Amino acid sequence: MTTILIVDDEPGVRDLLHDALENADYDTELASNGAEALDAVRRGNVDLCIVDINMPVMDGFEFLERLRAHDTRTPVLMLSARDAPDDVARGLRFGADDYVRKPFSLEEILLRISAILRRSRSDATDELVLVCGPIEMNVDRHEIRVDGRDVDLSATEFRLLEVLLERTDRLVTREQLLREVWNIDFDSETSVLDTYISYVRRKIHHDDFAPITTVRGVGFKLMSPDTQR
Amino acid sequence: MTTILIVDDEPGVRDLLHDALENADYDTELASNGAEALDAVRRGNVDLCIVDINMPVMDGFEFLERLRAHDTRTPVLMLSARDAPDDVARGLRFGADDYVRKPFSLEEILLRISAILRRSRSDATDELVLVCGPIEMNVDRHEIRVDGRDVDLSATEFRLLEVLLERTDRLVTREQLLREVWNIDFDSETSVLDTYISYVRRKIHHDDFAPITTVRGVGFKLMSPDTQR
DNA sequence: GAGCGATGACGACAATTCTGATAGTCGACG
DNA sequence: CGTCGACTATCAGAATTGTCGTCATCGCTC
Repeated sequence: MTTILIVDDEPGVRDLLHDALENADYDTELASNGAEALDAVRRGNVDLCIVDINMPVMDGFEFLERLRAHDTRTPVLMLSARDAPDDVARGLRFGADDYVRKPFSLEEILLRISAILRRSRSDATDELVLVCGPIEMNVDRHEIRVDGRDVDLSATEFRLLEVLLERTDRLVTREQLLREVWNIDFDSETSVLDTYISYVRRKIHHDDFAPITTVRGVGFKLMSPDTQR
Repeated sequence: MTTILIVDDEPGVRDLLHDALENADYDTELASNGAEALDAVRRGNVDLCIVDINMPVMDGFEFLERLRAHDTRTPVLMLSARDAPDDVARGLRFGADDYVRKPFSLEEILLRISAILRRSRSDATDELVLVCGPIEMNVDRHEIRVDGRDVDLSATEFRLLEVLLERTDRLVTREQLLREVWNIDFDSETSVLDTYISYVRRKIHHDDFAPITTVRGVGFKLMSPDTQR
């Protein structure tokens, strides 16, 4: 059985998470502040912590720092309020495993939890990363790097590239792409796909690396460098 | 058992619809042009026709016109290419029961089909219409009128008003609205709800009709004219 | 009833998504 | 090899969605 520790000072959020996680068949423990949370982890038997950054007295970062002083193993998922890239960076530097920005849905948080647990179970840090030449897509973290540089894709752009990456070097038809990215099942004259192909190319192509090739009349294909010639 | 006649000249679309409908437990008949389709309906046993407007020889309108000359009962769902408000008007005038604009998803077309069948089964033309004073929302057709005038709401605006209408004169909490419209399950400081309340008010309120009232600290309430005072 | 803190309304703006138009490119065919 | 038509790339712009900041308003306390 997997036990998840919920650390948040707001009772509403705590209860919601509690119910949701119990419903999803996790055991839960609750803590309303950092001190309680540290105690709970020390008592052992916690497989993952969900920690709100914004808490009075001991905030999420302080908790994380103190926890990591003794325990570098237990995974931690941070709940960050709003848009705070600094917070994110700071959290990851201190050893958080992932962060979720508010507002978020049940579905999203459950996905993140199972991704973290999957990683931590299979020992090391094997995240789901799709690679094609200089492109690395970390699906769990929703991050992309090309030649080691972070690239910013919108949700739709990301999804499109993800589908192409999953079928590297194989043809993906227009129909498949429309279905998997836009949930459009029927033929139509929409040009939204072409537009997004263009957006993605602009963001990841450069000089001698242009892996998204057109297969006229059929679809597109993401070519790995080996195949390119 | 319900039998649906699919009329489209493109084999691809035809097959997709065929598979989808069989999967959803409908019987299907296929026709690749208007003449075949008229034959099939005359043979009896067709409960609903799905007809593409764009067909060579006899197009969707011509088919509809000829069908309606003898048969005013069998419901017809038109597939319209792209944005053609004229087509829509023309189709409905000729006695189409609904139209779906390309591109569309399986889910959407199945929803439309069951809506039409529900209506046609329960005899008359009882569509799902939510009313509150001068507001009429036709959920099936995704149309709204206020004081008899069509009002244009975006998808999110529509959904928000729909949720309020479903609970007319009852309080709907911020949490319920965030969950049902945005699929956000957790507390947060987002102000997206307030922004959209503002958008909807701007579109449907006027002089002496301002039914969306604020319940401070809790949520909103759509008040019917009787209750307003 | 004045002051205050919390809450809501809404304008301004940024990002994203999608449409429609236009220009370019490919490949088939003569 | 040139032409034509179909298909694709890309741009500009509209619509939609969501964020942030500011100001107004509510209801409470003194």
